[in-house]
Amino acid sequence: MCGRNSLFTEQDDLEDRFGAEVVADGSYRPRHNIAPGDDLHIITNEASDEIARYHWSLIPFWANEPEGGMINARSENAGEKRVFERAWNSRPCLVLSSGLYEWRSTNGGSKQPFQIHREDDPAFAMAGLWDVWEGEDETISCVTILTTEPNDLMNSIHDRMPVVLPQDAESDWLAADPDTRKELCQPYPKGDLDAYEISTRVNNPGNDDPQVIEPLDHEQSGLGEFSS
DNA sequence: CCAGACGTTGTT
DNA sequence: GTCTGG
DNA sequence: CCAGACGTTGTT
DNA sequence: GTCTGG
Repeated sequence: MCGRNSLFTEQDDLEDRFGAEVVADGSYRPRHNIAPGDDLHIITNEASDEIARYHWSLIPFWANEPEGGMINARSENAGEKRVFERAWNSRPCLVLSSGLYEWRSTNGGSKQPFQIHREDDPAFAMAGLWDVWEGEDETISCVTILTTEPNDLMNSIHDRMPVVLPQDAESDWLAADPDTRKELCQPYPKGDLDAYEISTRVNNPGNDDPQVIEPLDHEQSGLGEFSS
């Protein structure tokens, strides 16, 4: 699945990469630790030239209270679920990322976090769904990230992964009909994703700084002390 | 008909 | 154990 | 996703 | 809003 994200690409590079501009109230700043409940930067099908901020946790438009919400949706059946029906049918979006985080469970119960990104790409896009919840005196623009089976790289880490779109499928994802979009929800089909181990510093969402993405150094961690 | 749910993930 | 907050 | 809280009463 | 369960 995908429960933590980052977006630290320089704004100019990000805008060039997606051919879109951060909207006036997008208040873009590099982020290294974006948790559910924070804002994600996305491009919607209704404004494919804009990068906007949406609350990460989809609240169905018909909900009475803006509580709970969905941080992920299974792409295999999202179109058949009531909570996602409207968003699936008409509200696809691109969720921008410089790198996502996944945790690998180990036998001892501890978890090893990984940073996953696309080689030679300043940012990539995950498939998402957006909607707008309107209350009496509150409006929440919100988003969820679609998940699927892991590809070969991710399989060693986790049993789910977000739908990562090949770059040439990004515009199709926004423009296609629901049946065609479902076909795009595949385990990432190319070999250019890379994963590396990072410190458990990422576990605490308060640690939102470049240190989070530094590769884990086994020598410094002491594991290499005995081999020399 | 009305009432009540509507979801994912991981873990036990 | 389970929910809320980040 | 993980981290951290999880409660009441009365008093300041 | 829309489906399922009673």
